[in-house]
This record gives sequence, structure tokens and C-alpha cells, in this order.
Amino acid sequence: MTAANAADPDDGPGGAGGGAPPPAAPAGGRAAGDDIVAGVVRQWYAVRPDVDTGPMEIIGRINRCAALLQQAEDAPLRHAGLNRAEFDVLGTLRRTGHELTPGELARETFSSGAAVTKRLKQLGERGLVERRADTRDRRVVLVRLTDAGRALVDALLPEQLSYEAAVLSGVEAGRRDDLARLLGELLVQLEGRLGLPRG
Amino acid sequence: MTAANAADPDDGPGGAGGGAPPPAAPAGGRAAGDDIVAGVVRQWYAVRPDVDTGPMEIIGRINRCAALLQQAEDAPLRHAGLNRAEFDVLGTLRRTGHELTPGELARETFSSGAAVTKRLKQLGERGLVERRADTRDRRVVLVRLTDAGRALVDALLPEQLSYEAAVLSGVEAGRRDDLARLLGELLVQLEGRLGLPRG
DNA sequence: GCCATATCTTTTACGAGTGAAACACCTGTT
DNA sequence: AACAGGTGTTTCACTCGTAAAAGATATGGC
Repeated sequence: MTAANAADPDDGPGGAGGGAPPPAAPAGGRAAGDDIVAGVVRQWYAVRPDVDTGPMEIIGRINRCAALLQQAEDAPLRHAGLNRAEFDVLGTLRRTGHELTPGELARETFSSGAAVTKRLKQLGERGLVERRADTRDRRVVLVRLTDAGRALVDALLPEQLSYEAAVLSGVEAGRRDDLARLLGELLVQLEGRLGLPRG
Repeated sequence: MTAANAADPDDGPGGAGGGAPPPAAPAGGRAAGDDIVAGVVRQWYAVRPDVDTGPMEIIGRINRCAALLQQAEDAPLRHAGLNRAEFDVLGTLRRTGHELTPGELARETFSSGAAVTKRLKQLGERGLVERRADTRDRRVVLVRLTDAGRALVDALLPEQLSYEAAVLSGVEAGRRDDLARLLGELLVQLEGRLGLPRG
């Protein structure tokens, strides 16, 4: 609540927060080479020029990208009857190389324990993962990939990645590296700011 | 389907697609200053060094950022009893400045018509939007903000934006601009590649 | 040894989104 | 005028995720 009210609406046009005003303005319409968010920002500037829309240019774009990607990105997975979340569980087990508990899987895949339980049930019924009780602590369940699960991940991973590579291929290689680096910086900050409550 | 299989798994280690292998490798563990995705990439490199994890560094990070943001970003909204999606509808009506149909709202907010119908029902019950039938074409419904709805958006928008600004403040200003620009480039590509089917 | 407390997993109740079907209406053709 | 086909909105059945409660087990103080 502290800094949240820092940018009052009567900040005054021109000195709005720190972001430069959007370039010119095709009357709120959309210019060639612009993405959706640029148009949105211009519309806001037309009706509320006092407000600093800077954050939208990052957060809005991340949300749009994530939405677009999630709608289409999973084509190779869907083909195998999996969704992103299920593949995420399988992939986590594969890349760590050892058994994990449902709690660890939940933390690793950013979802609730309940969601993991559901997914494990389905993946178990399909013979892709196995559960066994921990001998030391019988509250704990240990989950591992079956041979079939491992084979499926290994087959799907390159397909999925090359599909993703195709999706990204419209951006020049050097800029992809820049983008990855900057997203990494942002993610570190977000983890610190928003992820701490879990520690 | 065309270019999607371009990067075959037997691309050969060292020449994997275009991404450099992850730096050294703390045994799959996590180094200081690294984000979660960097650790994930290293784990993959340890068990499947033949695979080009480049796309993960962008898509994985975007997904993580979006997940983290969505969990916490909405603090000021939640305080007003709204969620992101509802605020998105109100904001769209506010920034365009005129009445919109449910279909237009669906396209604008990236969601299904059914979802928009539900939201409009709730927002209508709370007195934030009004529907009226189009006089020309009676299939069409026109939605507009009530005075209360407009006042709520105008009050919430600066709060929400300065909250978002605080979340982003850990990244240096110049880098935020770079990030916004690169995300814009990516978004243009994604819109072209993944958004075309709707046209 | 026993109890209070904490931790891990699963179950339950519910909210939100989606695709497909249903419904209402328009428009051009015959 | 009637009809076929198209478009816009809503309803329906379903999936998926979550928070909170329940169930099972460990652990430390007495």
C-alpha cells in the first residue's frame, strides 16, 4: 500500500511518471508495425493523458504473449493427449533425474498441491508415472516416471522445442538473446518481490 | 507444420539450433543472480545436452513472469472486488470511449464470447455496465459503462498502474524500455503467426 | 509414553473459462 | 412472401485450478 499511490492522477501531463508519451497518435487507431498493446496505450493516452502507461508496455505485453502462446504453443503436446501442465510435471521428473514428492512438484511447477494430486492421478492411470510411499516418512509420497513416461517425454521434448523455435523464428537471433536476458532480469526481480512469501 | 520440424534433435551437440550451451553448470543447481529458468535449462542440459533449449529461455520466462504477475499483480483490483478479467472489460470500455458489443469485447480481451457474457452479467448486477439492444440489428447488444463503472475505472487505473510500476521498479529504467520494445517485436510476430486464424 | 503441534497429501466445494449447441435475428434469393 | 444461410449472443456441459478442510503421520516437550 505504501508506494502504490505514488502516481496520482493529477501528476500533470508531460511529467507522467517517467514514461515518454506514446509517439504522435493515429487517433487511437493502429499503425503498421505496431502491436496490440501500442494501440491500447494510445487509446489510454487519448482519454487519460495524465496517467503513466509505462507498466502496461511490459506487463500488458507479457500477458498478451502468454495468452497467445498458451492458446497455440501446445500443438505437439495436444497431439499426444497432454496439456502444458501435465507435460510440465513429466518434464520436471525427467530433468531432475530423481523421484520427487507432490509438494516438490507443486513448487517446481508453480501450482497448488491439489492440482498436482489431480494430475498425478491422471498420469498414473495412463501409466506415465508411479507413486510409492516413502519408507522413512509415511506421509510422503515419491513420484517417478515409468519407462513409458520417460520415453514419451524424450520423444515430445524435441518436437515441442522445435515448434517453439518456429514460433519465435520471426524475431532476429540477436534480439532473442537480448529478450531472454532481459526477461531473466525481470524474473529475478519478480521472484524476489512476489515469490518471497513462500520462503 | 512446415518449418516446425526444422530443428531436428540430431542437429548435433555444439551446433544445437543456434543457442549457446548454458554457461558451465553448477551441477544442475542454481547460481546466485540466476532466475528459475536458468536452473531449469541447466538441468535439461545435464540430461539431454543434444536438445536446443533456446526457446525455453524466452517462452519459459514469459510463462513464469505471467504466472507470478497474475498471482500478485491484482492487489489493488482485488481490493475493489474485481479480478483482472473484469477490470479488462471495464478498461476496454473506458479507453475506447464508446459502446461495444460483447463480440468486440471478446476479441479485445482475448477471451471467448461465453466468458464475456458471464462477466457482463456480473458487472451488470453490480451496476458497473449497462446493456441495451441495438435498434438497427436486434441480435446485437451494446454495452456501456455506467457512471459508477466509469468512476471505478478512473479511480482504479492509477492505483493499478503505480502498483505495477512498483513491481517493475527493480529493473533499471533503460532496460525496461529495451524490454518493452523487444516484447513489442515478439508480440507483433506472435499476432501474425498465431492470431491470424481469427481473421 | 503421551499429547500438542507441525507437515504432507488428498478430498471437497466452488469459481472461471471454453467449445459446441441453441436461440434470435438479419439478408439475399427465388 | 418464404426460405436458406449467415452472424451475434447466450446457455449448457465440461475441464481445470484453487482454497480450505480433512486425514495421516512425524516430532519435540513434558
